Amino acid sequence: MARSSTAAKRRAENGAVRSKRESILDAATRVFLDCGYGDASMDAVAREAGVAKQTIYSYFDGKDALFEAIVRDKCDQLLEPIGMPEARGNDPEPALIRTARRFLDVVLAPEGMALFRALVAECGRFPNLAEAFYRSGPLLAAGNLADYLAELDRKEILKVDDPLRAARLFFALLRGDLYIRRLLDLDSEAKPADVERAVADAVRVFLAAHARR
Amino acid sequence: MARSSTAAKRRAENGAVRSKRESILDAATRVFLDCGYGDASMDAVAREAGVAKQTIYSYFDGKDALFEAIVRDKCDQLLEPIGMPEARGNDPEPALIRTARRFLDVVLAPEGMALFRALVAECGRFPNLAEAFYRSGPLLAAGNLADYLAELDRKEILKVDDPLRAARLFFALLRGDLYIRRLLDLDSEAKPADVERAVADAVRVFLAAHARR
DNA sequence: AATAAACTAGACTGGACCGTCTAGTCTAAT
DNA sequence: ATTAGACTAGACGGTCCAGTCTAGTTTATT
Repeated sequence: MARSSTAAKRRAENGAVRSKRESILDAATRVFLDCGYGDASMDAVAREAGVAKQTIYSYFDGKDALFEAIVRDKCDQLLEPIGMPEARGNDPEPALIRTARRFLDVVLAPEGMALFRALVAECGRFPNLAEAFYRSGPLLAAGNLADYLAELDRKEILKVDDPLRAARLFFALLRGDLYIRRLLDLDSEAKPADVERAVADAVRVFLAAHARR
Repeated sequence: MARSSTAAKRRAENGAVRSKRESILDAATRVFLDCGYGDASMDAVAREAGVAKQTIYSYFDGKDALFEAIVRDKCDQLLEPIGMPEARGNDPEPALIRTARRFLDVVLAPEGMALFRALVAECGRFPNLAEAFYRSGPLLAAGNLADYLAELDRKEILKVDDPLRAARLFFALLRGDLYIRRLLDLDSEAKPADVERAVADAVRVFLAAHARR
């Protein structure tokens, strides 16, 4: 089993070849997220990757499959840091602020934005990709926060009747004006000060709405 | 001046010809919003409008200009109903509910969604369109609501330190899970019950955050 | 050294599509 | 009836691109 003459198995045990596959993925990510699916050309990906076009087709079934691969890749990679809020102590504010900041850092960053724009643009052509993104992004993040909010409610620190709905409202608060302007590419980057203000506003409103009293 | 031999002037005073221009715009709206800019073809627009392709080019300079025309049209048409909240009495809740409902009705409707998706997809190619949309949509709506909130603050009904920021947060609250799912086309239509719940949640949280006490 | 597989560079096919052009038809004003 | 301009149907040139194919080169294994 250690030795084998098939290309597929050798490819699997050969680091150099995998790095070729990865350089294709990297180049494709750049090209697709820069130009969008429609305006990205396979020739451009090949050029960018420093690889012959045929090589791309030996690793991926076609343009669709390559797009799917890079989107799923970036989903895992980008959305992973939006994890569980690490709660320390009884004051929920710092944990919420950290959660909000991590969320906006990912979502407003050029790569996160480009990914989301591509998904919105192509959700008709790739409905399964949109679904996968939703599950590993918004749904997961809201679920994690909901668990934390439920705990805060049990400890009678906050009043949260419906943790999942509350968590979704928290993230909704973060998709404010800054978010819309970035989505429409009216600002090329979000200023840290604006991000901090968005975080502070969202946390303030959220805590006011769920204060125990 | 009433009579004239130039085509342009006759076109202006001739209802039949204007209806031809409008049928082109209608068809183009359907095709562009269905397929997106890239996948929409001028032949498809011509077919849909029941018009020769050349006729389109006699009314519009090209594909770009036609797209711009239909986007600006739909912006004016869709965003107009998101006007000033008509306040009656001293209780802000009904006015906020009406404002929220009108906003979501427009934004979640198939046409509003398709327009926004097209803008997000093409904001790189048509930055001026994205800007125009932002001004006549989110910016205007937030400005109108901000005026109303400032008034509520003056009357000491609510506590609103920064009306514009508060208004933006209000609309942000409305762009919740429902909005994301519609944006990614995971739901083909928003159920009225879900819309009502989103409205109620947003208004409840907003009022809790700005209660006078 | 021999051999097989991976890879490269680039030509090529087939198709889509924008914008133009041609030739002919319809409409309405003179 | 004549004439000018609007319109139609469809062909056409030019461009771009996905995916395939060919011929030759590199790489690594035996």
